[in-house]
Amino acid sequence: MSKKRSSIDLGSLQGEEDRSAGGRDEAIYRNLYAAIVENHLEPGTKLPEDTLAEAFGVSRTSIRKVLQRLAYERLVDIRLNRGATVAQPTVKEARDIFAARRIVECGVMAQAVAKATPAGLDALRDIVRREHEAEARGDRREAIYLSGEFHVALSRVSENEAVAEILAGLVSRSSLVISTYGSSMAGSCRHSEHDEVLDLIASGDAEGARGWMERHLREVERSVVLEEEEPSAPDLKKVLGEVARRHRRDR
Amino acid sequence: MSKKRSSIDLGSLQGEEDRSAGGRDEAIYRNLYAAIVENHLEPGTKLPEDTLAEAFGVSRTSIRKVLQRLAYERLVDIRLNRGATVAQPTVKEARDIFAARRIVECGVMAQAVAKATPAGLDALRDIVRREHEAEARGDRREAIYLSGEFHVALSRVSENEAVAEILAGLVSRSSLVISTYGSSMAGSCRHSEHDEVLDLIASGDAEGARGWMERHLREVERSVVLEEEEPSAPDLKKVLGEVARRHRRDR
DNA sequence: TTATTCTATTTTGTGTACAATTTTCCAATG
DNA sequence: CATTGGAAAATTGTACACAAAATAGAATAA
Repeated sequence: MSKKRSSIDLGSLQGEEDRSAGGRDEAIYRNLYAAIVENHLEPGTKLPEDTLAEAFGVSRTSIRKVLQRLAYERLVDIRLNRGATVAQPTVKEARDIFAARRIVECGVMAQAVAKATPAGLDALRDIVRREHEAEARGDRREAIYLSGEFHVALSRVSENEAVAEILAGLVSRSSLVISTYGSSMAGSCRHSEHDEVLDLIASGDAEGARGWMERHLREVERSVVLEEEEPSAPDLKKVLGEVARRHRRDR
Repeated sequence: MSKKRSSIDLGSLQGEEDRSAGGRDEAIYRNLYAAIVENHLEPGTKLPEDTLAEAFGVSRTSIRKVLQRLAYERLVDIRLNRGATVAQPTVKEARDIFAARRIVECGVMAQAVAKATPAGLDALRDIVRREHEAEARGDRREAIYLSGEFHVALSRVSENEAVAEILAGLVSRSSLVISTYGSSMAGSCRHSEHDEVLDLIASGDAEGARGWMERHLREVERSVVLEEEEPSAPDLKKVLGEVARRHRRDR
């Protein structure tokens, strides 16, 4: 369980021609973002600037910018003079994130029901369909990704950009939580009845949709965060060191 | 009304010795953040890197980092190769921000009531007291600032860091909205009955507190965003078309 | 062997230089 | 006189260099 978290390697991150307008960083950001959120980079993994700069073929300047942004989004952790690592949400953070999602996603339901259109709901059903396909073929990663996409897309039908951005941030952090605490089979394993809420919305049942979302999010949280942190490995040495020092002094 | 928005000047931003631990940027960030949120820098003001670098006595490197962060928080707007300006929220953005605040602040009330302690409520009452003092002495800026502080502090009693951060972001953007659209007397002019919600919380009336917050935020929004955008420049052609038509008819 | 200190290496923080792009200004032109 | 064109200036984007800090490793002492 206590795998050695060495630096990254992936040479496969290279791709992505510089897109027409603007930011060459943007492509790098997207790559790193995806790598973190899709759990290609384990939480705790060091992200040295030099390594990334070389991997993406740019200077450290651009990498720093990307890392700063990811740090603002709480997907990486930057400590002074110690560089960046893939963030490891604590249990408290995980609970806060899910509580925040309940507030935002339930709160947005009224507007979502009010603004929902048949075309918009069809787009959502399409996401659910792809989600089922991914599950059927056992592609867990894609299923988790699409599950997140569904929640964000659902929030977007309320046509409130501010809320959609907030939720996108919370969902990406949720992915990190799942990476950190989710057991291999849990996470999305039986909670993908996303169809149900679409039916509730289509029938105009705002209160029902809100209730569904509340239960759904509690269920997801329960299936993921159950295990409390084990402050075992990192502190063991320190504890033993303390004991030894005291022993030496006291003997 | 259409003031020329030239660059900034303030030499007074210099201060703030580098604090003990970490980031020399942090002080610069705080200064700029305060300058924007407290409306010392009008929305739309250009923020050239060289000027800021000189003003704060650092190189552009540090300034860029700070500007990136403020851009992420939507307080400044960075366009490719065009530099940064103080953000100018659109009317749509303003409405979205207030709608988001209603969702978050109302949604957080249940937990706030559940976790409220006498000591915590006293701290909030202290903010309200200072708020009243500022109003009494006519210090509008301080009153607006403290009003925002109150909302953020209130959200903090729920002990959910994720929510508190989200709300802090929304509140700072609200300040920008007030700077952009608020008439000189509106904004905080008679809505500072923040005591009321504290009484509701103290009495354990979660639903009452939620309802109060809903009404309060609608009232604040109504008093600020009333005036629709004047699409002056971009629609110049359309305006000229109107003028030409009238001219042709009137000659 | 185990723990500690000192040194070498690695990694980050920050300033500077140069290239690329935008903006400004002025002259030429219709 | 307004408009277009283009050169000059200003401003941003990116790479690189050097200083400061942390980490790793080896030698030493217990």
